[in-house]
Amino acid sequence: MAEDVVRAFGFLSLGTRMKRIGERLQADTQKIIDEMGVEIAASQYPLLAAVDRLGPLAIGDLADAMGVSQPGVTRSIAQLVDLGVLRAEPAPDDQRRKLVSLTAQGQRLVDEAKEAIWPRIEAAVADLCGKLDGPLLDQLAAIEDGLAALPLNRREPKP
Amino acid sequence: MAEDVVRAFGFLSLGTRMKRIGERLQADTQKIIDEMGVEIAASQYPLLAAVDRLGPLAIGDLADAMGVSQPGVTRSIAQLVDLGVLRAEPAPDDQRRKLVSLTAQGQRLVDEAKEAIWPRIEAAVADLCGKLDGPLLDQLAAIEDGLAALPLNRREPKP
DNA sequence: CCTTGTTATATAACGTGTTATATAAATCGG
DNA sequence: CCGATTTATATAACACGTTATATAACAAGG
Repeated sequence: MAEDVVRAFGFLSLGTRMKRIGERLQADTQKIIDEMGVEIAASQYPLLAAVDRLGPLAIGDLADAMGVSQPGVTRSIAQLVDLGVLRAEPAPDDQRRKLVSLTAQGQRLVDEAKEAIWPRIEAAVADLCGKLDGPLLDQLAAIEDGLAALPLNRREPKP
Repeated sequence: MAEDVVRAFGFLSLGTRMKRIGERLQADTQKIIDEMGVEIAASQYPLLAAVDRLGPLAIGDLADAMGVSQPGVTRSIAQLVDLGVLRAEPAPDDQRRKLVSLTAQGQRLVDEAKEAIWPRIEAAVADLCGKLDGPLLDQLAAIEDGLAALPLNRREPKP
């Protein structure tokens, strides 16, 4: 088995490593969602959660709130509108802005997620890294080792 | 200014957040490299470093060492071969495997990076998060705040 | 009021990751 | 030693992020 060079290089490849860990967490989270029989991609939940939490708001504001670029949000919104969970209508006072809000179906989806899915995900992630402490690189190594030993979707909320 | 929902959701959106931080670190690292007048993309350095450290090795082994998929490595290798920094030749004993090694130009590039670029990057990242301790989410918040306050490429190795 | 500039969203082109599948070489069993 | 399976790489199609730029609506000055 080959040495993990990204880990070995420490701070030098921290960006690559954090991105990689983030992708693994997202992939495992997707598995949890799939197992629960929901049709929405894991990556879309933060957007739905943002709209739910911050109320109807424009695309640009949503981009700020999520820390991603405006074109990224525009594309995600378009997909979620196609799925029927979001609605985007021009603001009455400014036709340039498009106010994004949840449809009834979208609200139902978020309510279900709040009830059943998000607690499960949060518990699994907390199980993985809630007790961690110490230097960053050590914690990252613990997360990688933890995921390799037992993926997120196999970590039960109530063991 | 809108609330940062990805941060606010804590463990629930940890994957998204780590991916986002990784992307920012990579983008800042790219700026450092650009400022030093080098033509290679930041994302390619881990691959070059892996070949330099582990010696000539096959694409599949490289994928293992870097923790990414084989097709991803195959594509990166193709680009670096086009740039003239890597060479990929069939293994003498097994024509399926392609052994990847540094060209003279590639070796020169790596030697330069080791000398001038990597220490600079490592120092900047260490300046950002070398002293961190405590729970993971707190450290992530400190990294985000630190990057917002002073990007990696403005953090000098010798202050 | 009309030009000019600014702001909000949309679109295009690209980078880099993924999974699924095709192709070619090696290996194994009859 | 030939056909079937396995292994290594290549290719295709997609996801999701970026930057740069186009379009449309608003705002402000002459």
